[in-house]
Formats: sequence, C-alpha cells, structure tokens
Amino acid sequence: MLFSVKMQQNLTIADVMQNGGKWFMPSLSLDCVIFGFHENQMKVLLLKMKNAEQWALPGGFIYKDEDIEEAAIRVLRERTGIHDIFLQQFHVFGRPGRSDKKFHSDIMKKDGIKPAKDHWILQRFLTVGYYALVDFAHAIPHPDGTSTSCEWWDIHEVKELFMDHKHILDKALETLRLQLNHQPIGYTLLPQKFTMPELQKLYETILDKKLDRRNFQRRMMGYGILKRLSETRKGGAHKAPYLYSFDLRRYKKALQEGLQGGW
Amino acid sequence: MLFSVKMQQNLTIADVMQNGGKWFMPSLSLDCVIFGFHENQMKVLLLKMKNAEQWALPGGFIYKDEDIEEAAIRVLRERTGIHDIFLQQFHVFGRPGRSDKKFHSDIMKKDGIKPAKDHWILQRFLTVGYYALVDFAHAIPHPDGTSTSCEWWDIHEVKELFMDHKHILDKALETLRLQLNHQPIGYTLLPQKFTMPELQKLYETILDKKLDRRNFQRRMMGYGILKRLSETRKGGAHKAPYLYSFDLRRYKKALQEGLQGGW
DNA sequence: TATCATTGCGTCATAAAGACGCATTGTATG
DNA sequence: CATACAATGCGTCTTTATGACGCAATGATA
Repeated sequence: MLFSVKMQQNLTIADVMQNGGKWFMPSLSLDCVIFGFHENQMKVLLLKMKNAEQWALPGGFIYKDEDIEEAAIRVLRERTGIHDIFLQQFHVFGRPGRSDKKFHSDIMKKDGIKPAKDHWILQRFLTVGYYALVDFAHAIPHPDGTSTSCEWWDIHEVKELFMDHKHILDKALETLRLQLNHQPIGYTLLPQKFTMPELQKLYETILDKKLDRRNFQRRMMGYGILKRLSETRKGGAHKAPYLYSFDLRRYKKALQEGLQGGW
Repeated sequence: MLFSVKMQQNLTIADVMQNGGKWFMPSLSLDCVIFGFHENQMKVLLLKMKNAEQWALPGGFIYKDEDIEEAAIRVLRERTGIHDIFLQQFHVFGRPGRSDKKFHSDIMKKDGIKPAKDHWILQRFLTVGYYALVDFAHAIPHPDGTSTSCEWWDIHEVKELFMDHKHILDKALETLRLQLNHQPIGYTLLPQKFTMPELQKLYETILDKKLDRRNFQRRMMGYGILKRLSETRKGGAHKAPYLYSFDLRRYKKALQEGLQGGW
C-alpha cells in the first residue's frame, strides 16, 4: 500500500499521517489489482507516485469499524468512479520485511514532521489483496492524494512496481487464471455487447495462449450462456461479426458449477 | 481465534493477556483448518474450549516480526506434532463484528483482571484462514493452554463452532474442493502406501458424491502419477487390493498444470 | 471346498476436444 | 461496378475422454 490519503481525497497527507493511527486498523492495508480489457489487451490500473519515480497499485487503509471489503469497494470507487464493481479477495501478503519504512519516514521528514519510531505508519504492514474486473469504457481513472497520475497499463509492460506490488499483481493474475471457469470474467470485463473474437481475445490474454477460433465459438455457445443479437459490428475492415451479450441468469447458474472443461 | 496461549504452552493465560500487546501484531490472528483422513472420513481437528461448552479451530497470534505462514506452521506443529506440514492460506475473515469481545473480557474478569476498554484483546480482530492437510496417523493432537482437549471431528458432524469458525471451516472445504486438481490432496492426506478404494473414498468425501469405482481407477492411472506396488493389503474380508504410492516427481509436475478434467 | 463381496481389467456407447474445410460477408481496390 | 481479400459462421472428421456396466479373479469366511 501507499501510505496514504487514497480514500480521503480532501485530506492532506499530513492529516493522515497524524490521525491515521486513530482512524484506521493498525498494521493493515489493502491493495487492489484493477483489471480492464481494452484493444484486445489486459490492462491494470496503476498510480504514479508523487514522491518517487515508481508506480504502485491503488490501495488504502481500513477504518476501525469498516468491513475490509467495504474499504476495497471504496478504493475502487474512488479510483474508477464505478460503483457496482466485481471484486475478489485473493491473498494476504504479510512478510515481515515487506513494508518500505524508509520511504514513509522520508516523506514525513520532507514535510517537516519527525515521526516517532512507534508511529503507526512505520509499523510492519500486512496487505489484503483484492482483484477487480471492470468495464474499461466505464472506468475513469482518478489519482489519489499520493499520486500524480492514474493510468491503465498493459499487464505485459509492467516490469517493476513499488514494494511487493509486482508480486501482488502476478499473484492476482495467477488466481484469475485458476478461477477462469468460476468467475464472470467476460461479463465484468467486456461491455454489454461484444463480438465473439473479442471474447476469445479476452480468454487468450488471460490464458496467455492462442485458441482455435472455431472451436472456441462452438464451446462458448455450448455453454448456453450467450445470446446472439441480430446486430452486427459494422465498421471493421472485413465481415461484420455478430454482437453477443450474456444471458445473465444462465451465466450465473453455470458459474456455480463452474464452466466445464479445461483450457 | 481463541484469545489465547495457543502458541506458548508454558505461558499462562494471564501472561498472554498482559503481554500479548507487546509481543503480537495488533488486531490480527490466524486460524487453521487441519484436515485429516481416517476410516474413510474427512476429519478436522478441533479444540474444546476451557471456558465454554464450545469447540473452536486451533489458532494463534503472530509475533511482531514473524511471517504469518511461520506462525501457522508453529500452530500446526504444536497441535499435531508434525513438522513438515502442507498448508495453504485461503481467506481473510474481517467483518467488524466477528470478534467475541464479551467472551474475552469475561475470562479476564474471572481471573481477577479488569481489562481496560482499549486492551489489545478487546479490539476488533481479523483472522487469516489456513487449511492444512496432514497424515492422520502421524498427527498427535495436543490441546493448548485455552483448551481442555483436542480431537478429530468428522466434518459432517460439526454443527456449530466458536464465533465464525464454522463459516471458516465451510470456506476451507469449499476452497479445497475448488483446488482439488491443483493440490496434492492424496499425497498429504493419505499414508505413503494406500489402496485405490482409499484414494477414491478421499475424493468422494471431499466432493461429497459417489464415483464409479472402475472409471476412477482408469482415470487415476491415466494421470501417470501413481506407482502400483507389488504388495497387497491383506487382512480385509475380501480380495486383497494392491497398494499404491505417488510418483512424487510426476505428481508435482502434473499438479502444476492441474490434473485434467472435472469431477 | 463353496460362498461372496470386493477387486482388476475390459467393452461399448456417448460426449467433448482438437484440427481443419469451405462458403459467406462487408470493406477495400482498381 | 466487379473483384480481391481477410475475417466470420458453420460444418465435418478424427481423436480422446467420460459414463455405464460386464465378468473373471481373489482371498477371507463359513
């Protein structure tokens, strides 16, 4: 987690540094791996940190009487503007050495604050990892108080992140892959209407391998979770593909058992 | 979590109550769902609590400089005597209302201690859930300082547990089911040598459904992860079945991709 | 020695998965 | 405006996996 004012836009860093210990659960943060799908690529939302040439996952602290999941929803809403978001807790990261204490104390010194050694922000922190799947077109990235910008990155281009955030991202991807048949991947990541090639590219990106176009279509239609619309997507350079949307009722039912078959 | 002396057998409850705040991470505990397999039934290790007519999951606190997983290993070692244990973190339980504060303050009052309202044990606690798979025959249940006994329960007979521990147990089982093809279920839960019917019963118990004996054998052998020994298990009332053991090299390799096929 | 439940191995029918052929379609090009 | 082109939609064929079940062999028991 960044140290930070992520969930309190109108609070200053100094406010949080001073009062965080009163407001938040001690030694605990959360980080969100927010996935989007755009131009046939998986994207992840990252923050450019104010005080360093690094990028980080959006995160936050948990108020003393707040459900962790509520806190995650809050962070997601503030970073993307989306209220109805799909998210899943996937892992707790708690190695004793994972917090960058120097980073935080340096920032405070810069602000003229000399933090006590037992200052809450300088303690060891655990972070609860959540991944979220959002419709790229509906998300409007908003930086928080600790960051200068908030941008989508292609997951393949992310090399190094703040602290152990790259590790967290990798673990999120791994989890997503394993849960592919049990989570509403397509429904949450694609717009309401989409083409079969788009859905296929989504699967290919997550699985990181090519799939046969014709077999993919047969299988997807076999699940009985897609409705083919009468419209087609015009404007492409070639034959206009049909648009599809999910039959949400059937989709959810199918996911309870898990979509059958491996990839 | 029980409040408790679980990881410090020679410490008194009073010791922990008084000093826990100095030693442990605040507001954080861990709980272990320890599975064993015996007489064709899945068992879970539970503690009978000293101060209540309730059973609870073994758990513990995390020292301030201790890795959470290390702490879980510590708890498992102390409850079972097993050093080389298979465990997996599966979920964090963090609802604000999940801690039973009255329970803890009552115990302290019983001991003549009048806890301050901000006493560490009376704070809101999160707990990190781990599940462990152990060889039943090698585990020797040891109660901890907060419990009068430590026993294996058939998972189907567990009705109600302390706080949200039943919920934690259910979630562990659900996770185990989902990860069946990716975890060394058989290797960790069965003794080194086992029969095919035993392996099948293990799968049937976890999946909670009957499988065809002959198709199960064909499929298992098809994975190429089992070695059939020349010995048979004598003593049964009927035809002596062959003993098998895992080809660990192949098994681990197969698990990386996941055993193919659904159940 | 006969009995009997269990075990090991096999067959058959059906369903799913993988590889690929081909006509159709909407756009672009000359 | 005819033609080329690449992507799409649908289908076939083959190979594998799955589900249901038959049957002989086995080893303790009566």
